[in-house]
Amino acid sequence: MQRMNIATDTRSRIIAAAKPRFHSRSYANVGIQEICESAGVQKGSFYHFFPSKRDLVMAVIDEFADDWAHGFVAEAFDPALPPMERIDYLIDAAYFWQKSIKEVHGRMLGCIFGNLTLEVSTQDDILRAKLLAIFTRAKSRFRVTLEQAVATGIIPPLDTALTAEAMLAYLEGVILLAKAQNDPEVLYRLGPAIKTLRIETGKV
Amino acid sequence: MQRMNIATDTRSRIIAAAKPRFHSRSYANVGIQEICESAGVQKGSFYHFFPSKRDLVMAVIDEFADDWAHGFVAEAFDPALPPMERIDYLIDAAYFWQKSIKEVHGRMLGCIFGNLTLEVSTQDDILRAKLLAIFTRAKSRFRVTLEQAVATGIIPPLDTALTAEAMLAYLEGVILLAKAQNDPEVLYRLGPAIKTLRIETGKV
DNA sequence: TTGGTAGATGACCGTTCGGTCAAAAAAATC
DNA sequence: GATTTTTTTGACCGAACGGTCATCTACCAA
Repeated sequence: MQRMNIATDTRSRIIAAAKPRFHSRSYANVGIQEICESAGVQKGSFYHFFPSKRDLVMAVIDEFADDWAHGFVAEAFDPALPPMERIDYLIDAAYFWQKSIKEVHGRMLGCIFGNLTLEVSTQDDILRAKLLAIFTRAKSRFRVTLEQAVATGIIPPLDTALTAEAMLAYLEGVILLAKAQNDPEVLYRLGPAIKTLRIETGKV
Repeated sequence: MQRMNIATDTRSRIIAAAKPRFHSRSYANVGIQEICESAGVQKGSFYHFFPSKRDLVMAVIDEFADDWAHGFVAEAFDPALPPMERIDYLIDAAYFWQKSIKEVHGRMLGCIFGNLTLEVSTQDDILRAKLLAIFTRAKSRFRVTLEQAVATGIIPPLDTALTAEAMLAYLEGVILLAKAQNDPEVLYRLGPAIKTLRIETGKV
């Protein structure tokens, strides 16, 4: 809203320090002290910007979501692409992203939204709601794509909402298995099968 | 091996106390102290049976794997059932299990193997290997089923190994999304679509 | 009867956890 | 220039963390 020049720079540095840590480890395993040291910030200063650790991770979730929305996802769900190619593109993007992370980091880190969901969603309903909102948005990206594919006759009619949800689930599951093997190639092998998923409409 | 009567009872009590806690929360969030109190065991006694927390969670993983192998999974992958019905059965079993957990516990806890995988597999390669072995066994259950389905002509030929892996991924992904929504009905809605997954053979 | 050993006890270790707070410094407002 | 607000500092809190250890108890076999 107001100043924004160097004032909130501290806040940004905290988030920047937290992002890779939450992504590569876990919520519980990353401490505020470590984040503060890495960001060159005092603990009292941290709590001036974030009421709690949960608020920090929520900000981190938002930033990751923005990164995706303006990066891979924006490219993948480009309306100029034929609908089904967008899904190919998304799988490709996920694969190359995880692969590059592994090359740099030595490990496949997977999807931070999936990671956090399985770690905290039984313990913190507010975080669960936050993560659910991310998934809901992702689902609607798939749904819109499927609707266009059906409308243009590229694929036979199906329940776009349910199939979209199934595709999102499959993507998360593939990333999970890839992480278990610490091998992004799993994404390459299994990813394309996402387009074979189908849930028919009108099962009364 | 030797006595086994009441001697190792302490060990069993520790595992019994740990199981629901690791399942319903997370690895990092469950402390040894809490487990000891719940099991009525002294800390020094704990470390007499388990060299470390990691060894405890490995024992817990083994017990969960045994529970599954002798429970739902044994029923689902009954050779007497037609191959594709086994998969239906498994999905059903997963649904009813999660549903009953939610009714008792108030929350969907999901799959402990998936939970632990996303939490610890970047931090502990030994645990990751342990979990990977569980997934590998599950995958081969699917593969054998698919092989029989193909052999008996119930379904058209496909790459059984890859499709099996895809199905396992899908199952884990569906459970993840269900946990994000704290709603086992997601399993009911999305589960059956697992049979639509197909990866063709011989993509050279 | 004497060791040996498996098991249980409970105090103790250093470290880290998330979070608080009063005071000082810096910046913005009047 | 005075005042108010934002930001920073660093010490501090109690609790919990995973893990250790010397000691004691029970039971076994020789």
